[in-house]
Amino acid sequence: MTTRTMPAYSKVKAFIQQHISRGEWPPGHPVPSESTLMQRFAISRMTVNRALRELAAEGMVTRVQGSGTFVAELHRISSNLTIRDIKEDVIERGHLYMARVVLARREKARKQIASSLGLGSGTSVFHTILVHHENGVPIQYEDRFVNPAAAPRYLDTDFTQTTPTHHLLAEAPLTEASYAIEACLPSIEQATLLHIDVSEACLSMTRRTVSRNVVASVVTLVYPGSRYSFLGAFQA
Amino acid sequence: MTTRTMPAYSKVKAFIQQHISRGEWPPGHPVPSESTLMQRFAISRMTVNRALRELAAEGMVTRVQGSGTFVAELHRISSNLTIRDIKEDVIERGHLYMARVVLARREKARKQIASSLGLGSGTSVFHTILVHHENGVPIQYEDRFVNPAAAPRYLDTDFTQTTPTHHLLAEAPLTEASYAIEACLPSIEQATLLHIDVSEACLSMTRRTVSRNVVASVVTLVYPGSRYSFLGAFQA
DNA sequence: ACATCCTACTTGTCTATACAACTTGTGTCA
DNA sequence: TGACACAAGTTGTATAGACAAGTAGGATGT
Repeated sequence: MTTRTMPAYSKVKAFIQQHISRGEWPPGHPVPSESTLMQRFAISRMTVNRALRELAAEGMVTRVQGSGTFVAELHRISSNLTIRDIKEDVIERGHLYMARVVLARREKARKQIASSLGLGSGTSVFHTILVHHENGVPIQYEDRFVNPAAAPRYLDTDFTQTTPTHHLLAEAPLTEASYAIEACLPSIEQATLLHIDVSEACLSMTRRTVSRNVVASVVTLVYPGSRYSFLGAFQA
Repeated sequence: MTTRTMPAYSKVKAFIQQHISRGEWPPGHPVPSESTLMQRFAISRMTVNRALRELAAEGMVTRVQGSGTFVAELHRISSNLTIRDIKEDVIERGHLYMARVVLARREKARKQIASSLGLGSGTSVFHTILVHHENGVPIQYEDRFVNPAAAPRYLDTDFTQTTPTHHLLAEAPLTEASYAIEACLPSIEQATLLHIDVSEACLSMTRRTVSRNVVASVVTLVYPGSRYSFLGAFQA
């Protein structure tokens, strides 16, 4: 172990995490109190407090004022489901990126879209449809509606160069987002653009992003099931 | 704002987050130093330090010793993709949970499964197949292989009462996990058990969990596309 | 021009103490 | 028996001070 230069709060964290990961302290089991750890490690309470506070923030333990600290029931997983730019993704893999712009215009929002964006029905919004390619193979169909109030210069972007995600991240700082991942069969248009059969299962992610208390964008991403999967990993 | 009883460190965090989320401080912009904030809020350095340290842990800012604190380049989103127990999920929604055990036995691992579990080919492993129901409707097909070394009493469980997830979380503390989410069409067996058509798109999640440096379990979950979606939200 | 040193400023860690707020069990009183 | 008060233990927050460690820029000397 690298205990040589490890700070004290870090040693306490490691000590507790070891007991948990070895199964010696099962979920619900009490963790020694701050004063106990204080004496055991011969350090001040503030230092112990920091260790336990960080473990609580990481979801390893639960703290109850007046009662004590306990091993968390379910180890939370903070899978960094980052909102990534697909262009960067592709380039990181060392592959060739290309985007095809199917549609990019201003249009009157249908009722459902308008309400998703928190706007009145019939308001003018930006609508883009792109297909993203990796090494010439279509991998993502992107159907996006953007609130002009959040990103007024959206349509000035050359979408073959700058992805909508990139423009929006720079223009409208992200404060909140929600998503839904579903399985579906593609529409005929989608199947054609993605070069797949209409009977091939697809992953679909619908995402709503909020910036400065305003819904900035609602997007539906469709991935061919045979060419894409969401991967992730977490470590406790 | 609920500034009335809000602790000091929390006020500092809110102050900084506001500037960021309103776009006044773009990514890379310097955040006031600890001593500046100390004076501005008339609080001690340790309190300011806590605020900035927490913001750094949350991915909002980047801190460089000797240099300063800066608004983070990419606002990380940590969607808490928790490993949840489906039974608790269903009960939380106030619905009736039921599990059907299709298979629960010890068997020799096929080559691919064995290597996923980090075992030699032909080793004896536990294999269970369940179908989870919500209000009598099948919502999840679970095909799981368990490493006997990680959870020796796995097969003693009554799976109509205790879910595999629950048993494993208690028995083999989770230290690491990875997953892949894909879209697929169900096999005939899966379609039959889930009461869906073989042409209905399904979500499939394959997950490998590691406990105490040993692969504990490899599971494939199949959800009918029409009845399930992964939902999530993140807040910066 | 270049390398070096030094200084001011920044963050990282830690201490000893204090008070507030909450929980839990115990004992007292009606 | 039940309601209530109290005390001990726990976590939550905050302070003032200290030293360590890293960075950046300016001054200095060659």
